[in-house]
Amino acid sequence: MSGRARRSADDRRAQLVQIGLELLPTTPVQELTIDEVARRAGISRSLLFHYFPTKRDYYAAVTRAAAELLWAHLLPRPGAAGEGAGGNAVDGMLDRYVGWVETFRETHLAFVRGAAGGDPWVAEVYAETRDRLVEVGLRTLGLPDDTRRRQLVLAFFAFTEDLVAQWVLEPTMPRDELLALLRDVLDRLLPR
Amino acid sequence: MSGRARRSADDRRAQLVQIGLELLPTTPVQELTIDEVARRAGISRSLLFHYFPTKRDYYAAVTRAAAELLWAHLLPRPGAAGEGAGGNAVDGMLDRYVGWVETFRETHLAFVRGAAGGDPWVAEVYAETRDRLVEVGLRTLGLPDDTRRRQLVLAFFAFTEDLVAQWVLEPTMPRDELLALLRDVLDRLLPR
DNA sequence: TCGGCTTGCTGAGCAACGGTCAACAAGCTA
DNA sequence: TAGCTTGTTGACCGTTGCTCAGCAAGCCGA
Repeated sequence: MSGRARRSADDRRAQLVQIGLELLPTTPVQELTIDEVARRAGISRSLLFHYFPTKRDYYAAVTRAAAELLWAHLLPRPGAAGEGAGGNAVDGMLDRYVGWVETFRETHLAFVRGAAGGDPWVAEVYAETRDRLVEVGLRTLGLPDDTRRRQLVLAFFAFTEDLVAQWVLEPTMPRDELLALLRDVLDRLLPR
Repeated sequence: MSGRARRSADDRRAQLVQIGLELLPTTPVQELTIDEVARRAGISRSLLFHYFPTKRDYYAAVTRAAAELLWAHLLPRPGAAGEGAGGNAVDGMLDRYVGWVETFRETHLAFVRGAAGGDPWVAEVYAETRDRLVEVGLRTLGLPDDTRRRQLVLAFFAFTEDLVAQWVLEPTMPRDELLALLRDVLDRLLPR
């Protein structure tokens, strides 16, 4: 083959993570094999292990990338009007979350599922993302950040994830009603 | 060694499932290896594959056994007084669920986690249990069993699982308040 | 007691996968 | 051109899920 193209380390890393992101929706995290990734990248397994010393490191990197995409999508656009206030900002995030799941359903389900499943490293990445979200959520709501509220918000995330995942598969109510319901439950959990 | 004790097929099956249940809390489902189970049972791997043709079958059997334990614990005791009415019956189940998580925290977390994680067979067992619970829940509440309500109850389960799991690790409110809060959210989701 | 049948049970062995290691080679610099 | 750095590879190893041919323990009819 006369020697494959030689890439910079950053290039290669990005390529491998990208392949992981593409594979994520169709392949359960645990069934994602190093061989397959290397094959798609056109490199040897050894090289993959050079960049990610262990399979978990690789999964964690892919998960982190997915989390980063979600995170970037949830944050309010800098130019978005009328979203300064606490309540509106939260409505905007809920709206964008539903939109995210609508658009990238497969990927998002794989992300959540992979996070919930065994691997502690991957779970940790997911936990970080959730923690950051809780922080932002409580801040925009103008509420103090104590342990009790954190628990409630995290449980609310679990509720939201589950409900929205079901809803996109079989919408049993108008989109507006779903958003109102989510907001209603959140307000009930965190009265002002 | 002079030939190990020869057990009946049912005995052996029960023993192997029992070992799986004991290993479940300390070992993530995916890290549970056939070798380890066989070693603990004092048999060869081959025999385990004789009873459970694939590793997934074995995991599914163990998960089913765990689900059966949970299920049996959640159902109202036949002799329990004052739990005939819909509302009280639900309160009783919530109460017993919290008690279950309090007592078998590790096992239950492993059960939920293993169910959420990749393996479709295991997930199916878990889904069955949830479905049965939804059915019972809606019936005892005296509400019709439509798709929308099923979604809401399932999402409520996700909420409850997450909140209770956090709460047993760090009780941020009295037990009574937790139960009242759960009941409150449920009532809001399913108004009568 | 003997032969034969069922069936619980084992050991050798295979393929796939995660991971290691020594060494090659592409490109830059002196 | 020599030499260094570093992206890259192939050969190799241990573990693990899984198969298969066959052993042996108990039961039955003669």
